[in-house]
Amino acid sequence: MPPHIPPTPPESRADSPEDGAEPRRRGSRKSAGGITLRDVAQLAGVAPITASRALNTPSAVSPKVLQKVRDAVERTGYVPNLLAGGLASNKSRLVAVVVPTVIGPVFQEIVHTLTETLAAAGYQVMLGQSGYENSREDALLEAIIGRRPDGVVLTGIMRSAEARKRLLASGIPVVETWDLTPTPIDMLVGFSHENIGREVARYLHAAGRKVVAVVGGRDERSRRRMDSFAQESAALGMAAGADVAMHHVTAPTTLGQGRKGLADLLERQPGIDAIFCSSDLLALGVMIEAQSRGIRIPEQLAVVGFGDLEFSRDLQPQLTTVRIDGTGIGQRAARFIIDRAAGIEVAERIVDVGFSIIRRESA
Amino acid sequence: MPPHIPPTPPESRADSPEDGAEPRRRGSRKSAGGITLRDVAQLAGVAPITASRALNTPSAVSPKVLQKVRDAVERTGYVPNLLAGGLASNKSRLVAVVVPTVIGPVFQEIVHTLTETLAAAGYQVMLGQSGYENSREDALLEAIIGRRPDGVVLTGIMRSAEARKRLLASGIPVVETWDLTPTPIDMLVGFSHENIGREVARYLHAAGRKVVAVVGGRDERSRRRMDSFAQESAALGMAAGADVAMHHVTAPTTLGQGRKGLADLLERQPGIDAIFCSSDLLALGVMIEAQSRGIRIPEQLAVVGFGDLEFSRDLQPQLTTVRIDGTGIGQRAARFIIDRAAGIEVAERIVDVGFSIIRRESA
DNA sequence: TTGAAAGCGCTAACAA
DNA sequence: TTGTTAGCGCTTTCAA
Repeated sequence: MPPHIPPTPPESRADSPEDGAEPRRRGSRKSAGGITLRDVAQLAGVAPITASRALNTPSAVSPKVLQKVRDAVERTGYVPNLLAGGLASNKSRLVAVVVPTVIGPVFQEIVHTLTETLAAAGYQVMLGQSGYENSREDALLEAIIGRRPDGVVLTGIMRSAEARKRLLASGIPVVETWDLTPTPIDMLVGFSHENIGREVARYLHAAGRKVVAVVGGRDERSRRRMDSFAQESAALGMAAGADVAMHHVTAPTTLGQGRKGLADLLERQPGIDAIFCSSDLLALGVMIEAQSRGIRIPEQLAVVGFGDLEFSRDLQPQLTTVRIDGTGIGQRAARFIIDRAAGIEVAERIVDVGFSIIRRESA
Repeated sequence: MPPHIPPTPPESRADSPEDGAEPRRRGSRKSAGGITLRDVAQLAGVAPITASRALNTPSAVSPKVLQKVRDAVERTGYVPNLLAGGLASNKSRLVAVVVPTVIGPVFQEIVHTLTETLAAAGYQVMLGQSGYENSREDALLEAIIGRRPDGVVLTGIMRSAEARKRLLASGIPVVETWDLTPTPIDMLVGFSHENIGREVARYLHAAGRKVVAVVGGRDERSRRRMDSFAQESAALGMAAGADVAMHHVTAPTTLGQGRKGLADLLERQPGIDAIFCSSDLLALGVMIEAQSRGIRIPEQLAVVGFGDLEFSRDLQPQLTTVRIDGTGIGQRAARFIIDRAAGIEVAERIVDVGFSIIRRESA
């Protein structure tokens, strides 16, 4: 249905469908029929650019004009076409957010925060899923670059060097998150997976644990946590340190895998008294399996998770886990992009948000 | 940094920054500096429109031209500007997906499926969060309509009638999901919350339960499930049917609320032998609380969840719950929008995907 | 099958 | 403070 502008004769629209009298010029074409800035300007009795200023930089326009334009917008129900605006201004106000998958609790907090924070600043989030396995990363990249976003937030990995190079070449501001790499593409908000593994090992050692093991996802970051955990465990002289069972499950991790993980582990290495899991869901699985076998936590078995999911504090026993401040990461990342768009260059492009071990009952 | 086109003299670019000799015409402006279709066309020795056809409708050009254009794309690393394309063609290949929040497991599956399915068809997902509480729905709507998406998928609620009206007026295809309303804005893929409440009551009645209660979120849909559960319970003569404890927690629901819910319930109504929870997370909380009180499930207390989260089958005991096919909903919704964009009109705009009660150990 | 012209709806640049 | 002009990069329309 065509839009309805209350009391204004659309007589002077150059290509208004009404003037079928004149022969159509070669190459001319009809508009989609929506209300445009031009309609608003006409109704307000100003030039289009003035209407544009009234909407985008109200301070640059007289109060009188501002009022007239706002009235016209109100009456017509005009909604600016951001595609056109983006094309003309070379600012899309769109930010691409890439996660391996939106399923699973891991990246929820960051996606939520980014969407909310950016929306408050007038940006929209375009969601991309890279998948954990090798997939068409190049197709995703093409789709992203094609939209000319004002920023890209990468959570999880951009695997191919080719993809990283193209992203860099595109000139789009990039924020990598969830890791600390020495050579980021552009900006970085993350934390050290190695440090986490090390600190958890020390924590368990200080708690007097002797035989440690891990139940971990097989994605690269999980593996790095696990490797450094194993290394530090060995260095501290914890038994089977060099022999820590790497129990690789596919990402994203599940409770069921945690149950199975503990079962397998106990079969191979009955003396285990501490387990570091690569997610809280795995940890919950370990706890349930232990419970069903009559193994007492933490007396006989200490369990440490990763992620500090919202439910972890309410488990029985409460889960000791590693907390990552996803909200903080999201806010920093958003700030990076908003600042860059505003022409503000920050001195430090790498932020380490760290982590904390939340000490509860399970370890 | 300016883009680098290997061996092609950019002599004839109208506004090339190089020709600073001529005085700048009034109103002329510099391009963003990226590689455009025009550059590709020039390199391939064809007109821009021909290059455009080679990329969008390869069958409409000769194999020779196709090859030349593809070579040129390859050499330049050209990525089409979808903002410009969208403006010209009035097709944005963007779909807005609105959920109350991306936090919490409820809408993950549908967001995941939509993102993936639509990406495969060449569409990108723009994410919007409406929030559970009354919020700036109009601002969100403005942001959505401003992008001129080829479709909007609404999950959860569009509360204000004003918002619904504007969406309708915008002419954008709309798919509402997660509910069955008699008068959808446009298209609808959902299920009946009332039926779920009723069927769960019957299920528990058939299982010989006598005193039922609910632990439920306070969002509108949860309440509808709970209300019809209460009604049917009463009709079937289950004790306290008319007196079912409505235990309203704020959405999204949490495990902790489930624990507290059971605790409160037992205080008020000790004889309860069955509980219907409005989410699996609440159900898990109820189970943990029961466990910590030595209440045996299902012998003393039957528990039914909602959502069939991935972990529910691995709990101890396995959770009986209501399954909603989020993937199916996502696929149908995507299909609706893709078809509409292709001009295919479906006869039936309302799809009821139903639900199923997954019978496991807890009830 | 290819191309010339025009224009999608908006804003940058310049001028008054 | 307001307006004129041109053009963002692409695709539609029409013609050859």
